[in-house]
Order: sequence, then structure tokens, then C-alpha cells
Amino acid sequence: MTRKEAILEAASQLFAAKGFNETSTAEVAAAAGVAQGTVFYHFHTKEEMLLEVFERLMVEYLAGLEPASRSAATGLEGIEAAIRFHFQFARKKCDEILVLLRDFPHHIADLPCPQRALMRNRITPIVALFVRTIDRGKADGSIRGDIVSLETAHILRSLLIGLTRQKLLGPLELPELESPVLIFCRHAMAS
Amino acid sequence: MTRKEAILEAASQLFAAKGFNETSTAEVAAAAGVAQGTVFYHFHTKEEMLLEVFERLMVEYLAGLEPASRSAATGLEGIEAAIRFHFQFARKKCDEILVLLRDFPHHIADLPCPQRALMRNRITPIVALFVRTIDRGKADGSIRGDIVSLETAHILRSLLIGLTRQKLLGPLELPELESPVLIFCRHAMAS
Amino acid sequence: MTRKEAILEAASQLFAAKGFNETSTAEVAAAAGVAQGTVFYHFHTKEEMLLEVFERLMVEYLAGLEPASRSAATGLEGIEAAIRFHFQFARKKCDEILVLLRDFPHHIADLPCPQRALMRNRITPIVALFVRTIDRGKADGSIRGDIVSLETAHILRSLLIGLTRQKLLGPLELPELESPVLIFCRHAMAS
Amino acid sequence: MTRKEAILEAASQLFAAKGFNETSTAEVAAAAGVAQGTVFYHFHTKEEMLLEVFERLMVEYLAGLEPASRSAATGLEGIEAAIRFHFQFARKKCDEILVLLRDFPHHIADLPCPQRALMRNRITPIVALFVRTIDRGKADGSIRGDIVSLETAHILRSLLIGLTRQKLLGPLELPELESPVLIFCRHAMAS
DNA sequence: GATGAATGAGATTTCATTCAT
DNA sequence: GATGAATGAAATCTCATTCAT
Repeated sequence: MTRKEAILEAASQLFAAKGFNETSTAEVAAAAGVAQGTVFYHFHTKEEMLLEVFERLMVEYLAGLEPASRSAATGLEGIEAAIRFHFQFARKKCDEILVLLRDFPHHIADLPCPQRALMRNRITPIVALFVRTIDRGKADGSIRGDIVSLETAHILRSLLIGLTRQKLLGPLELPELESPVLIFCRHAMAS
Repeated sequence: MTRKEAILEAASQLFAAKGFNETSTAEVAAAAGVAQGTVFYHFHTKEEMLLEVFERLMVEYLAGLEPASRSAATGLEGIEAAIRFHFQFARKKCDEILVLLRDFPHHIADLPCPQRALMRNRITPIVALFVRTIDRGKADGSIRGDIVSLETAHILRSLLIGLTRQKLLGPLELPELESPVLIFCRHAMAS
Repeated sequence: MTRKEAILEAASQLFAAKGFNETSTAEVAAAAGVAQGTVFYHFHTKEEMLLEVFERLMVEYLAGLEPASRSAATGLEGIEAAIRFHFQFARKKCDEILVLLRDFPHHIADLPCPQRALMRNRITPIVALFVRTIDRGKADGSIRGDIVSLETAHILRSLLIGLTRQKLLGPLELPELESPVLIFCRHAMAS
Repeated sequence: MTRKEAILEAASQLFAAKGFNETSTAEVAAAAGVAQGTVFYHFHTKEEMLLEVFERLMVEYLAGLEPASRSAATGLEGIEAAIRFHFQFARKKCDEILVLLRDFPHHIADLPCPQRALMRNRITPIVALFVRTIDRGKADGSIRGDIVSLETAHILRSLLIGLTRQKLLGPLELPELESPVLIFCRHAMAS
């Protein structure tokens, strides 16, 4: 493992455990086993680490989401496959997701434009994928024709993020929701 | 307006505008027109201000949510009324909600138990209200009988929070979603 | 018990337990069951409380020391009686003594002149008492004639204070020293 | 002179002149000619500076005390040499001693165990040295055989500390006490 | 590539004290 | 006599970042 990756992994874990603001770059350096200066050799600022965590996670998310939904037989099943993938991904990568859900919002507003654009570029394809899959469902008859694709894509994404947020950040214990969500969405969309 | 309320209002606005961590207690004091020490006379720590913002908001939320859903003719219409109220509330109180959505998560994990309990006590009734309304719908025939009440209540709450989060914090411009959401949920639940 | 005495007692205990600087006037007020302002009604400044603790303790000390040494048959026995009284007093009033030994020095240097004088006026009689008792011993033949009275009085006082300091503040466990000290001093002074 | 030593020296002087609590870390930094942060780079807390002053002083004290008493011809002369060394050391290092006598007690009680142990480890050898020297005196006949070594060692140490304390912190002017103390102790111990 | 000593701006909190009631 | 809300000065410590080596 290269030094940069060691830093990134240490940062990821510490941010998840203690929060971004509550983690100092000195701690990251210590946890990664490098000197303080080394952190700033590889990342110009502390926020760059966060951005890179985000980047890598989104790339991996999209890389898993797309084949899952594409390989389904119908559009509706594609949506269901996407939902199942999201639940599975959230279970596997809960640390990183926790960091992004909790700490990223702070920094979005102040992000310089090129980086905001970069973020958008990672999220837009996810929405687009949902839209395409819904359209496919409408075409193949598995999804009702009166469904509005873009809006429903956003609804689905918001639902998934909301669920993960409540699970990782909420003070309440949630029941197992994967199959109820699948049923809920199927009824909402199936023709 | 008492001094304590002036501080709370100033804090609420500054937190919304700049973020919790990015707002210093000195700024809050200045904005409220009191001395620095006065802030800590009324709130023992900076976080206590955040907790009080949360408290007040949740009390108001529940106070509006309950009559809205109760006065509906059927259970399904009660759910729809609740959704409409949420959208309206999110439009009116977007500053405070932004603060909570963005800054509260940082502090939930580290909250001492009595305060976590207090938080839970504010959120549980909301879920309970959804559960009761769904049960009413199942009883009056407006909601399908095979709907699982508790799980669906959590799904609805997660959806609403997810939507508000994406709108207030997401990097993407969202289309108008209120009526698509109503339709989505009606199809998901109506018998 | 009057309010002023309640404050003084609370202060005395808190100062002993936590140290003067580490005890806030607010804590004193709370422990005494009075309002913050009340403390400053009875004592103009925080240091005045310390001075009063000192005053009362020294008055009591001298009031016990004098009869003890005076009622002895010889000068040497008077010194021994004084030493015995000191040990007994240190056992009984160890809290207050701890406070003075530990916290008083900080404030001596900065004391306004009238209060320094007042302090001196409490300590001088103790030294004077030792001097008189030694002189008595030299006159009655119990103490060697070549002993220098003033110097020896200071030596005895320093020894007693040093012993109490080591016992109350030192990091080491001391053995029982009362009778060894009596023997030590008897040999040093007896003719 | 390294930066750390500059800080330590500045601290030592300021603490002696104004007291530990009355000296701010900012002043220490300014006097040492370094930035505020540099102080905390070298000493994690303000108290660590005090501990280091103590450490260095005790090392020097013991390093002078031991040869002084060892090179004496008899045990009794060894004790006398130790007393003379103490007076001389107290004159030379009165600043640092003042700091320790006045400010250290505050912090002893609250010291974490490893540091208390460290302190004890600096003081125990001094007592042990007195014990050994007394035993030597008993063996060579210069000190009375009925003297209890450990107790007398503590008495001597308490006397020396008490004397220095009265001189540096007491409100009274002391006469010259070195030779009276030597005589006092000789009579108390000589056979 | 890597280091770690140094920085200085800034943040939260504490607290003795005052004063209108 | 007594109260407690209000003050504002000050203090310790943190931390992202830099830079000479």
C-alpha cells in the first residue's frame, strides 16, 4: 500500500469514527504512520482528502449500480436491482457513507466551482441511470406509463439516501426495510 | 424579546448561513447584541444552542403535523395531508431545517444519554403518528391491508427527510416534487 | 449559622479540596446555599475569604499555643508542650492548614500593605512566645545557656511548619514523627 | 540555546517573578521570543513546564548533595556538609526553589500517577542519602546510637525545607540561621 | 518524496465582579 | 441584606498549513 493510500484509509476511518472537524490532520498522519508534512505533500488541504473519499466511493457506487440495473430483464426489475444494490452497498461501505452523509454537506456550499462541478458530475449519472431504467420500464410495459421519469428518479434517490441517513445517523433503531421498500416501490410504479 | 431568545435567534440565523462549526460564539454574541459571557450564562456550551434549536423546531413540527393528518377524512388522506404539511414546513423553516440536517449529525453520536433520549422522544411521536394514520387507513379501507405499518412509516419519514436533504444540501437542482411524491405514495399504499 | 459563616465554611472546604484558584466563587456560593451576589456582599473580594480563614485559624492557634507552653513547669517543657500542641492542632485542622500552606503564599507578595501587616501581627506573637519560653528555660536551667533565643525560635517554627508541609503536601508517606521530634529538640536544647 | 531551553528559562524566570497562575503562556512565549504555538509544541500543557523545572532542579540538587555529604570524614560531618550545601543551593537557586515551594503544591494532588511516581523518585534518594549518612555516623561513633535514622532523616529534610520556605515565602524577616541550624542539629545528634 | 519543527490566528470557555431590583 | 443576570477580559490550547532540510 502506497503512502497516499495509507493516509486516505486512515482519514476515512478516523473521519467515520470521530467526524471530519473533530479529526486533526496530525491524527491522520499518526494513524497512517507518516509525518505531518507528508499529509500535505499528497493532499493540498484537508478537504481534498474528503473529496477523494467521495470520488472513490461514487466511482465504485456507479460501477456497481449500472450493471445491476442493466442486466435486469425489465425496467421495473432494473429499479428493484438498483435498490437491492444500494442496500448491499450501504451495508458494506457504511463507514465511508457515514462520513459523506455527515460531513460532506458542510463543505459543499463553500466548494470552489470546479469541485462542485466535479461532484455534480458524479451524481448526475446516477439520476440519469434511474431515468433511463424507468423509461425502459415504461417501454417494456413493466412500469406505468403515467409515471414522470425525472421526478420519480429523484424520488427514488431521495428515498434511498433518506433511508441510509436514518439508519446511520438517526437516533432510532430501524426495522429491516429492504423488502418493504422493494414492495413499496413496486406498488408505486408497476403497471 | 428576552436576551436568551435574541441569542437563540441570532444563532439560528448564523448557523444556517455559515454552518455550526464555522460560526463562532463571539459572532453569535455580537449578532444578538450581548456580551460574550452572556451567551454562556444562558447556554452552558455552544452545542446547547443547537439542541434548543432542534427542540423548538420539533415541537412546532409535531404540533402542525398531528392536526393536519388527524383532520383528514381517511387514513390515506391523512398521510397525504402529512406529506403536504411537511413540504410546506420545509419551505417555511428551511433555515432551521438546514442547520439540523447539516450540523446536527455531527453531534448526535457524542451526545450524552439524557440528551439522546430527549431527541428520541421528539422523533418517536412522529413515527408513531404515521403508524396510527396508516392503521386508520387500513381500517377504513383507504390503504391496502397488506401494508406493514411500522416499516411503511419509516419509509415515508425517510423519503420526506431524503427529499428535503437533497433539496437543501444536494448539488443538483431538483424539479418540483410535491405532487409527484403524493402520487407516488398514493399508488404505493392505496387499496 | 449565619450566612457569612456558611460561606466561610464552604470556602474553607472547597479550597482545601480543590485549591484556591481552582475553586470559583460560584461554587462557593452554591455550596453555601446562597446567591453569587451574596458572597460579594460579605466579602469584597475572593482573597478576603482566604484572609479570614487565615485570621481565624491563627487566632485559634495562638489561643491554644500560649496556655500550653505557659502552664509547663520549665522552659524546656514549655517548648515540648508547644510542639505537642502543634502536632495535635495540625491533625485537627488539617484542611484549613492545607489551604494556607498551599494557597496563601501566592497571595502574600501581592497583598496590600495593611493586610501584610495584619499577617505579620498574627505570626510575630508565635515567634515571640517561643523566644520567651526559651528564655524562661535558660533562666530556670532547663535549656542550655549558649542557645541563641531568636534564632532557635525561628528554627523551631520552621521545623514545625516544614514537618506539616511535608506531611500534607509531600508526595512521600511520613513515619510517625511526634516523639522523634520531641527527642530531637530536647537533645538540641536541654542543658 | 535551543528553543525549548529558551522557553524553559523564560518560564522559570516569569514563574518566579509573578507566580505560576499569574503568568500566561503568551507571556512565556513572548519572553522566549517564540510564537505561542511553539510553547505547546514543546510542552503539551502549561504544567509540563513546571514539571520540567522541578526535574532539572532536583537532579542538580541531588548531584550536589551526594558528593558533599559523602566526602565528609564522619557521618555527623556529612550531615553538616549536607546542611551547608542546602543553604548554599537555596541562595543560588532561590528563584526556581521559590516557584516549586509556592506553585508546585497546587499541582501535586492532581498529578497523574506516572508523574507523581516520577516526583517521588526524585525525592526518595534525598531521604535515603540522609538515612545512609546517619547510619554511617552511628557506625563511626560521631552520631548517637539511639537516634532513629529514618525519622531523623525526615526531620532534617523538613527542617531544611521549612527554613527555606519561611525565608522565601514568610512575611517575617529572618536572622542569619545557617550556623545556628548547624549547632542545633549537632547537639541533637552528636554522641 | 518525506520530514517535523514552527507558526499565529482563532476558538471556546471561565470567572471575579457589578448593579439594578 | 440578598439576589442573579450580565459582563468583558483573559487564558489555555488546537490546528491547518508552511518550509528548510
